[in-house]
Amino acid sequence: MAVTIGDLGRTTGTKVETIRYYERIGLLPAPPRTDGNYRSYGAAELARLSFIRRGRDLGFSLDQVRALLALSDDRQDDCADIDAIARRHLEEVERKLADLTALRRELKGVISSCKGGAISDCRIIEALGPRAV
Amino acid sequence: MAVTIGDLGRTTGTKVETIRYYERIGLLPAPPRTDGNYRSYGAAELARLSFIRRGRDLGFSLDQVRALLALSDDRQDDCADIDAIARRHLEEVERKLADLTALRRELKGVISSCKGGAISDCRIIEALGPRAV
DNA sequence: GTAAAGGCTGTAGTGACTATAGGGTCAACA
DNA sequence: TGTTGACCCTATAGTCACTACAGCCTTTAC
Repeated sequence: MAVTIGDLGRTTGTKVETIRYYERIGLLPAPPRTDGNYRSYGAAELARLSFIRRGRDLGFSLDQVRALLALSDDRQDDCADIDAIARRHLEEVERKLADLTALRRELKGVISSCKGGAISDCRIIEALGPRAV
Repeated sequence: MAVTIGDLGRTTGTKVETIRYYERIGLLPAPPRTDGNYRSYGAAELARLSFIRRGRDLGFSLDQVRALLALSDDRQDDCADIDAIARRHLEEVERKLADLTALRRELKGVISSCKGGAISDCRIIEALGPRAV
């Protein structure tokens, strides 16, 4: 059940140094050690690290990821606070979803126009153009 | 029509120093200058910068953003290359869309359960848990 | 004409990793 | 039993993508 830091890194696509870095800054708890002083991880750390990595991949800062994790960690906190944080993050997620959807449409356009041999109608920049003023 | 670096920053939500940084590393072209040596930007730079910022916000590296911009810039390049790059980015976009959709569902869950007064069923970590093995 | 706002270059600091040095642990195989 | 190789440990320095001064110049508004 318990795995080494290398296993955890392979499973989550994270460099070993990055995992130790997350521990140093307090984003991951310090795990128990083996007799040989090796870190020993369980399923909870795997879930937590996976969440951190994918949150980062979606463009959230470590502080934002920390806030999201706190939604799950501190269930006894003031519900109004949690609600406000969740709402703010939801807004940001909706915005990112809209941008990604637009980008997907343009990438599909590039791919299909490439198939035809010409790519004269590439509007990829316009997909993420200036927001409405 | 032409705007200052400060205007451009305000419109795109970018710090002035960041714009100058993008110019220094060659991501934005060096714009013409006024008599007083001020940078003078037009609509093309606005579109390009907006794309860069939103691409970054979606978790793409500057190199990835550069590659996406190149899809639009170098239309005379080999179409097969462009197609391959676009396909790779499309895959990544689809993955991010799936993650964001899962995160949105969990955030909505937090918000609605907060409304009820209890937040015992928070599965926000599970939304971005380890990928299928 | 002068004060405030905003632009200029250059350099140094921050957040989030990433790489390297120098050494210890462990499983496997001769 | 010894030793080889893969992997772990700490500590520190380097990189990427900004961000924040310092010190000075230009423009706008009174």
